[in-house]
Amino acid sequence: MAKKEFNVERFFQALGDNTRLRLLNLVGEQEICVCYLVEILGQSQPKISRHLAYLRRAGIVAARREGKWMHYRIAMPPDIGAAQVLRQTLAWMREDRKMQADRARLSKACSSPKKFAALKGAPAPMPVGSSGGCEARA
Amino acid sequence: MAKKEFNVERFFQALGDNTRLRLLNLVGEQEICVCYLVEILGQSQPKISRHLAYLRRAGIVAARREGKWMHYRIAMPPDIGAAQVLRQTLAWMREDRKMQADRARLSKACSSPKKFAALKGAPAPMPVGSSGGCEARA
DNA sequence: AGAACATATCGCCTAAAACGAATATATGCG
DNA sequence: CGCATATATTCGTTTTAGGCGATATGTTCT
Repeated sequence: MAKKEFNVERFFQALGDNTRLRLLNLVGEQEICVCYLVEILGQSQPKISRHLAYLRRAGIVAARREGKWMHYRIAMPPDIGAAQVLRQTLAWMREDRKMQADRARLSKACSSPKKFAALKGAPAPMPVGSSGGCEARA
Repeated sequence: MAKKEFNVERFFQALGDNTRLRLLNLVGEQEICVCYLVEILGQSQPKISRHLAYLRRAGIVAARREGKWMHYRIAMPPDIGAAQVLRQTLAWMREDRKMQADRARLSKACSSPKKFAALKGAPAPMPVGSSGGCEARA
């Protein structure tokens, strides 16, 4: 039952996959519902879920259930060095073309949900700890 | 023949192995001969060599031949984000207990080579670009 | 309870990683 | 040249990752 202590190898391995980096990039500063991630990345739900589980096991994201929806957010590792590396990595992703494109698509999905049938009743992403929603600065 | 462009996945995967992190930690600011790495980590030469090759392919270290010895050093990736993450990671390793112990053993090997038969004629590590050798501040 | 939905997990399969042992390559020496 | 040294690569094997489709779990609605 004991909570595993932080594992450096697992941490870096978690970052060593493009789908997972894209997920982290999309989660960003917000708490976001799985269905958005599936929709924006256009990949199968089980695949997204498996990668989220991987990130969870690595201690990089945390999940919260709300009704039938699961919300994911970045979880800064307790290890201060890891946290620094993670922050740096997120900043790096913010500069990347393709990552920017992903975030732009997320913004669009938030502002015009009509185009995304799959997101009918889904709760919009919202900045962690706040009450507003769906960052528009992609 | 074209040199591969920088690969983010490969970069993080390269960091996702404890032996490779220990190697990076030992290489640190210096240019260091493989035989030291083998001796300090106490692992088989082929294993060390394979991991160094992995780091080379990931663009994280570079090698230089000098006679029969190969000297490895950190190679900052051309990608600025990767370079930042790498620097941060090295700083992180510097704070780690076990990594400090590795460096301490390297220092000892440098100052009293008599205890390390395997390093008889081997060239000592030296700070990149300089002429002195074998950092003593472990 | 049963249907509908969101998400997670399981099998099965292929590919890649990692290890030890053996072998290959490169350099230097007598 | 022939041997020793330093390092790299290959082989065979076991472990692990990652994809896919199917299925299981948890939640809400009726």
